[in-house]
Amino acid sequence: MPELPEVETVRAGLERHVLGRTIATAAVLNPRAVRRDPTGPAGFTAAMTGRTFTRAERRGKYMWFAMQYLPGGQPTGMGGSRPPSPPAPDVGADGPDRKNRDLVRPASTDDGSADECDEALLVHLGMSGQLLVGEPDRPLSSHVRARFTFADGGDDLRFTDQRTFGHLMVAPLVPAITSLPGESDRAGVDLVPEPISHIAPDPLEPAFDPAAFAARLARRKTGIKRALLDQSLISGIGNIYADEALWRAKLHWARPTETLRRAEVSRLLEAVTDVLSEALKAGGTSFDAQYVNVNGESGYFDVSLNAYGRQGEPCARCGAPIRRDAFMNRSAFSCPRCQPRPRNGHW
DNA sequence: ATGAGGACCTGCTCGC
DNA sequence: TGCGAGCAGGTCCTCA
Repeated sequence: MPELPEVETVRAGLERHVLGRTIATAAVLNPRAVRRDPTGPAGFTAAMTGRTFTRAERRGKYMWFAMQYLPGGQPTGMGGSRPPSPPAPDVGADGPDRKNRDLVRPASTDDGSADECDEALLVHLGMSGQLLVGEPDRPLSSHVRARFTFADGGDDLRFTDQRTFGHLMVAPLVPAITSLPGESDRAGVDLVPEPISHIAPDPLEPAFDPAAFAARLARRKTGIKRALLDQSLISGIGNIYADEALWRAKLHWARPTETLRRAEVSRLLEAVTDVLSEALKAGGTSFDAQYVNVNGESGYFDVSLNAYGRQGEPCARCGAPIRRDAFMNRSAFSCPRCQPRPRNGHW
């Protein structure tokens, strides 16, 4: 299933394939795909039609594509089978060029003022979601939940999702709220979709603040794995990478957060970053130019897993058989020797 | 406010 | 062979 590395691979692929292109038609084939969009399928398709993708961004497992109405952005039937290389405006690494802001659909605020109202297509792939780019007339698989065609007549974009945990929505962009009072606010400057403004930066983005993470972690009263899975504390980590990071850091998954020493938090953070980086490296190598693939089965399995799913197999470090514990109606895999349980309540 | 647990969904695997 | 139970996963919602 798509996790942060796979999502980043998809984001990067779509950045190349859809930026600068204008939506001609949008179709929702399964309403569940847009269940989080307050305007429903009709509102969603209406909001997408005629818009041009201007940026492709990601935080944790969410990605979003900023959209604008550009003048002359809605011609149809141009007949070109392939878009020219996208102009890709506003894709600066930082300090995005906002000169086109005034072209955005004017917001109808109460006092009538023309508020800025950037919006984005927000995407979560869930367990089985994929965003595929390809020939518009290729067969429509039964799992396609939404489809977008472009005004240039080139490749279309399809959201497929077998298990329908993923979703799409159009959402306004707002300043991210990622800091608490007294913490560094350097993470709070980015524009993020409003529904995910509460989500913390992921460890691979510049806005991530290790000190702020450590401080917030210390205030939690829960197990470390549960904390790692809490997207409002640190984003982008799922069950698989949580187990892998804890194995690397030699920490038991149930370790109470308030008992973690400073050095252990650093070790854990380093393990998390390493695991995600390595997985990204492995997952980012395999998609071709025509087909933005997020096939989960070929994604993270390329990464060498030391704990997750290896129940009974010898630990790569010490040889003890990896154990599986029930955790949140799921599993937690760990090495009983490298990641010992507490003795007499002492960690 | 905060933590814990269930619901959501569907394809696959397992056991009877 | 057929069928049901169990499992997997992330996020949102509800309850304590």
